[in-house]
Amino acid sequence: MEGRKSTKERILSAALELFAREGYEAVGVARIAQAVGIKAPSLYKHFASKRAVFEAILRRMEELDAEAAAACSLPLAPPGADPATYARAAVSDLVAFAKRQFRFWTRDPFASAFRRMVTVEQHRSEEMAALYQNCFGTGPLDYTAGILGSREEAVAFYGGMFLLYAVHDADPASPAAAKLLDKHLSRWLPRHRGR
Amino acid sequence: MEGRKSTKERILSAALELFAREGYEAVGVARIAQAVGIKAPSLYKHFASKRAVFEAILRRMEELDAEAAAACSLPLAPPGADPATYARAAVSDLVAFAKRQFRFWTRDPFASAFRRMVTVEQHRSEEMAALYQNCFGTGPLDYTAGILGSREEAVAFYGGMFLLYAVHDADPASPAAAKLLDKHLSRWLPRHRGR
DNA sequence: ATTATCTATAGATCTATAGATAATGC
DNA sequence: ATTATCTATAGATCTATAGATAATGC
Repeated sequence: MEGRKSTKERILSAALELFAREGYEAVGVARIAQAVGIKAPSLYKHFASKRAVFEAILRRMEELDAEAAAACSLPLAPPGADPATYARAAVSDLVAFAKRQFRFWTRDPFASAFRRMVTVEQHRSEEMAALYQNCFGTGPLDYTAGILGSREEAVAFYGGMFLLYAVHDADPASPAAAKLLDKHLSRWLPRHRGR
Repeated sequence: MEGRKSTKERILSAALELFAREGYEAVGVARIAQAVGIKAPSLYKHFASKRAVFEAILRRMEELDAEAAAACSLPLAPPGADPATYARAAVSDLVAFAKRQFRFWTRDPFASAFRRMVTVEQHRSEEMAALYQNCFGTGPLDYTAGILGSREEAVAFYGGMFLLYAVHDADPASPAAAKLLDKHLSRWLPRHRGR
């Protein structure tokens, strides 16, 4: 009774992957249990209800995101820094940050499945709509607009990235989306000439 | 026994709106019937099964899209046209086409709900994944790349538009997304200077 | 006569619990 | 002694059908 991951962990992962594909309501606890290799009633020794599994996924993602943010996040301008110099540096940093974010939300198995789950659950409740926007919609758009100093610039910058999440999901094994993202982001690097 | 729309039409609209919010599997026929103002068994006089309602929605969207395409579509370069002149004209046409498409997929009630439904159903089957990509992912991206003559340019152009669908859905009554789209697309108009 | 609706319900499936059994930790 | 699993099953819900009743069209 111990693979590399505990049964509780395996329930979380299996449920998340199924919720991402089919949506929370469409997945029965029997399907989750089967994916883990147990019977449905055994699942209730680890979680009080199907809903509790969903909520544990949300809490787990919050933790994972906090870790990723601590390692990855882009600091704001230090008080007193030269604005012009900092703005140029900040855009280079933004490009690097965007690449890390894309990698995280496409390659980390939990984050990738979570992104797809929130995408398919976004219209089910106000809470999911807000989470979707904060993580993948107006959240990153506004953040990018703040650094680029222009909402229109941010639409082009983050819009391309947002589209490439969808392109990636059409064929997750292909590196095409990640390569296209690199080319897209290069347009905002200082060395880039013309359009 | 006739409002403005037939009961069959009202079942299609009600089902589509519910499927868009909650996903096909999560919606029971009793919910659809209730939205229409009939009891669940009466629905089976109009459709053979719940699945048949879904399939009628797909066929209806195909018809609506064919109509919209006939009225809206962007013709390809006429054989023998001057390439440079045509390319400039084509980009202006593309901007106007993009605005009409955005309007269609956000303001037409059937098209808007269909877009949200396909978004939440995209990972349920190969068929839905292909439909989603053709309508909103690689389909428009490749089409745009063909006209702009550059895949990277297309990522920025269509990416912004694709993101603004999501921004629109966060607050469908607000004109903010449509206004931001106009500004975004203006960057590709010939009169536009610099970046 | 046909069509649309209803109530009643069959049969499947889904969440969750009860209680038995096997495995693990002191 | 506690924990994780199982089988069996209660109770709710879901799709779909049967058969009765009311409304519509000839």
